[in-house]
Amino acid sequence: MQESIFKEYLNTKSIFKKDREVLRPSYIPEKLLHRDAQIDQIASILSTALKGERPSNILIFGKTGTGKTATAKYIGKEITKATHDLPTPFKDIRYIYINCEVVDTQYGVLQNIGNRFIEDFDERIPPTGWSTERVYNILWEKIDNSPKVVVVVLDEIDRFVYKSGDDTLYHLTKINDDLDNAKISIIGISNDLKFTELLDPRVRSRLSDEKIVFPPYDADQLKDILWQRAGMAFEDGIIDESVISLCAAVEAHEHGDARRALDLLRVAAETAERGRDDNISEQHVVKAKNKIELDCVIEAVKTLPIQSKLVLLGILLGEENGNSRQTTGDVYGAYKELAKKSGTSLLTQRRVADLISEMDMMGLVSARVKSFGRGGRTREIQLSVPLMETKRILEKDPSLEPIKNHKLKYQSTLI
DNA sequence: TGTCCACTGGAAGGGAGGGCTT
DNA sequence: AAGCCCTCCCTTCCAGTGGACA
Repeated sequence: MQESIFKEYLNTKSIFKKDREVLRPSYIPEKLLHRDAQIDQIASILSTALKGERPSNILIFGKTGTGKTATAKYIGKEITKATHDLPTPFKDIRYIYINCEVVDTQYGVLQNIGNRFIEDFDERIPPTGWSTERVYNILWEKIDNSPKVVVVVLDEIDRFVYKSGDDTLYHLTKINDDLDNAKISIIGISNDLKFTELLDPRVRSRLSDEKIVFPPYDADQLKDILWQRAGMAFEDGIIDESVISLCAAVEAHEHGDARRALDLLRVAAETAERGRDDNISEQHVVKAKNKIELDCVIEAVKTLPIQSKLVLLGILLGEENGNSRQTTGDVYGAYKELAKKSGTSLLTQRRVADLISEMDMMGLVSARVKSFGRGGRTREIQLSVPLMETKRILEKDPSLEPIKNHKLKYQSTLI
């Protein structure tokens, strides 16, 4: 009988204890390190809910990986635990977490909240089709049918506001005026302090009753966090302090981002495991760092829509032609050539300029607005990802088959 | 100092697509 | 089937702009 192709991997000793999930950023540990002050602050604000009163709305600010989401989820767990011991009239506290990166439309947010109060599957609000007003009315009716306090956490609320405006927030912050039994309070989480400028002044003042800032972790704090998780994830002696320190130092230096530090540690461990090494070394961390960076690029490029891929390929071929600083006009010229040859519909320059901005935001290209005096004002665009690897990924897309190995005829006006 | 270039970036609106209601 | 509603992707239009140049 043929041996399983997985056999040799099944027999190797794992450097992980049974559960490697503890190294995922989504894992919420029993104790969150270095966030006591913030947790206390939020808990003291939310404690009013346990008395059946409406807590103040809260806005939480902090860069990515500073523990905002983890803290919000942790608080959710704790508050649910606390309600078990409460007398009946105060028992009904609903803590609803919504990630606005996933649910980013007015309709979506209202539908999501509403469906938490509808048990019968057939009565649920459909993902599309109803007017927003109708969704709002159902939501309002279902929430208000018994006394309760509802805490709605809107994670990445800035994305939601940028994309869909502040109408929903206006309604949600105002809904308490219409409710007889229930009370709603909102916790907004954002990594962007500026988004409140977009809000209607009434919404802004209602929403930011309380503001809490999450500072980035420093190297020592990251080290503590990594040690905590490493202790849960690995057998003794697999990892030593210098490796943890390196992971912490690398990320503290760049962003103070715990999520990335944990990813780095996990990938380093997986690299060691795949290499059948008995422990995790500093070299594994270096390898992991490179792998994570490349994986991010590959994933981002692969999932780009076809038109963006053409624009990116245009920039890439322009650079291959020796034009390392291209203008929007250059890129559009190259794009037109590629779109025609590949048989794709042709977008306007205005739209292509937006696609370039999107790729700038994603970090695939860097685009700075620069004035060339009489030469006009435009963006200067450069590729920020490795040229050859990116080209290879783009060429794998079957719809770009007709322009594989294409040599650009378009010449920049500046050369 | 005013002109002028090549856009930028905001706004409005159209149309396709998905889905519900009557 | 016709009529709605919402979202997404895109076009069209246009005022605004930084800075080299005459």
